[in-house]
Amino acid sequence: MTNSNPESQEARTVSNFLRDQMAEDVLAKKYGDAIVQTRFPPEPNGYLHIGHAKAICIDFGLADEFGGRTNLRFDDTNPEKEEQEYVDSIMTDVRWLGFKWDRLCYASDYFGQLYEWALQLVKAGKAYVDDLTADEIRQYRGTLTEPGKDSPYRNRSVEENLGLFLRMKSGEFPDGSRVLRAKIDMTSPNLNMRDPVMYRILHASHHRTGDDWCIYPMYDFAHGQSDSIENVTHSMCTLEFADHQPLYRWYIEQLGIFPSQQIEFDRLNLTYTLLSKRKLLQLVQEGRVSGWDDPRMPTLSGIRRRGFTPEALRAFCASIGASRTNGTTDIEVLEHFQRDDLNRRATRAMAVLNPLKLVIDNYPEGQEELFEVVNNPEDPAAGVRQVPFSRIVYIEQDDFREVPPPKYFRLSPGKEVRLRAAYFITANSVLKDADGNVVEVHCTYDPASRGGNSPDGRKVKSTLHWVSDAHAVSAEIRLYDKLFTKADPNDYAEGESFLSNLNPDSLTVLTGAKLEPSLANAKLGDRFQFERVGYFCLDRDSTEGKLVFNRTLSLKDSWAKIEKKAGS
RNA sequence: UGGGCGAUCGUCUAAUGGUAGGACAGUGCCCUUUGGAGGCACUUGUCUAGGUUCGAAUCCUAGUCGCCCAGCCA
Repeated sequence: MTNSNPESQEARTVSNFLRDQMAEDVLAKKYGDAIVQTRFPPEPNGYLHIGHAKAICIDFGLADEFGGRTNLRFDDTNPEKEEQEYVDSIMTDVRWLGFKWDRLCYASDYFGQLYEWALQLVKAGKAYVDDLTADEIRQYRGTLTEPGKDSPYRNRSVEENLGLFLRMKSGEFPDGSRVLRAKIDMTSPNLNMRDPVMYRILHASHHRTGDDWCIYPMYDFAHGQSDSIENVTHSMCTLEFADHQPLYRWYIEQLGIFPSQQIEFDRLNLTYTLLSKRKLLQLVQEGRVSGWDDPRMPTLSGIRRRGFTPEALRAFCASIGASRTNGTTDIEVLEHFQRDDLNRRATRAMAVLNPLKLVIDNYPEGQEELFEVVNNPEDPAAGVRQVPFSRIVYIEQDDFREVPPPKYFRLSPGKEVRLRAAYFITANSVLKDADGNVVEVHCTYDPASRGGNSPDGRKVKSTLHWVSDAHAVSAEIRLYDKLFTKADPNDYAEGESFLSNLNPDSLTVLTGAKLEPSLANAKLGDRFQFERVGYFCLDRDSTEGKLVFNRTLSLKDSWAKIEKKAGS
């Protein structure tokens, strides 16, 4: 159930086959008067990423639309990979995205019931204990094109199977020595039906059940039944599980339990983004990024630290919908929804990332003025603030060119521009260092243009942001770019790996930025638009004496586009 | 060479036998005290070949291409 967010635009929800199916089932009373019940079933073996956000929006969002409920269920049947740290982060991320689960469940809550059901199948002659090694099981399974062969242990008596399974459970056998398998069909064209393993022996401590068990159910023997136990009506999962659906149904039918329905949809893929838990883990473990919440990571914690908002993520997910087509969504779409959200909500401020000193020669020395600036032109309710001005201000190095290229509207010798909300100024001369770099620009201002107005109707082609030298606060600015240089990070040459597609310039740290004084009061979670530059948020690395801002996204920059075109 | 699933603008996604539409990206113009935002316009698509039908993206047949499956992972 979402906290539908009023200030987020009604994220045009696209029709999709999942919603259609649900509507049809509700109308046909497929489950009688029972409510729509869904679940979000992550395995706690890693951090959630943007791909999970799509699944979360589908699981929670759709149930909510039909007045149903959603459980958060940890699919924790493999104690060797799962940890409490991941459970905690997943709960944090789901809540942050704006969803509230009905019940908090764990597959491990059902270990007792699952064991009873395994016993039931053994007694019915539908399951048997196999002594084959893992290697032998693989050989007996056959291949994609050849049928498998029956295990020599397949026809053990019910009594023998019962005895053996009991002893498996009581810990008499070492890991890997035996498994419990369903007796289905070794010649099935669907490999999942070739006597799938139901239980394996694992003398491992489980993050919740400790050492209570030394046998653990496989995904296939746990997921459908867990859905059934929770009366899940629509069990949405990704496409790669489609081949498992016959088995999902087989267990439910053999056991005669609530018939949950599995429905598959396409996984999210994004350009320039890796969404594989294994590879993300590798990036973290090898120190290629600073951690799971590195702002360049596609994890929800990384995205959050970067400054992305749950509202934007939800709008993005609503817009991409769901289908059964494998595709790759342009990262631009995500960025569009984030800019759209931030444009409407972010407080504006002026910050100069790469300062260039601008001296206003005819402005009285020692004089100060306060100019009133709107906090957000998109939102009058955001009010205004006072920004101090004085004789020496900083402007962006990019905003001055001694020799302006064509179509360059910013400051250059002899040109007049507006300092936002302050005055019109005209550049006169420059000071250079020994290397010939411009280090100081001298200009004159027009007192009649106070407030940035043009009393005589005179136009300037450009408005620059600025920060008063005497009042500036310093900050570290972290500029993030794509983590990978290729749209498909997995497109690498022979003998290389996805690591060779890592973008060496994905992080640029600026230490000399000058900010308007109001930014000294920024709090964690505040979001700003640094005018003409981009969207920024305070990073948690900030300390009392040191501000650190993350760039969430740059603003769309049509000058950069002109420059690029001219250059190519 | 088995089985499952899929194929609609560059990308993602609608149209459920009846005008192929939207979003992102792109291009041009307008507007602008953010070269931001906004507005207007434009461009581009039903995998192929047959068939059914008054009418097909949709139904049928045959191809082609793509993804997934041979963990005691999920």
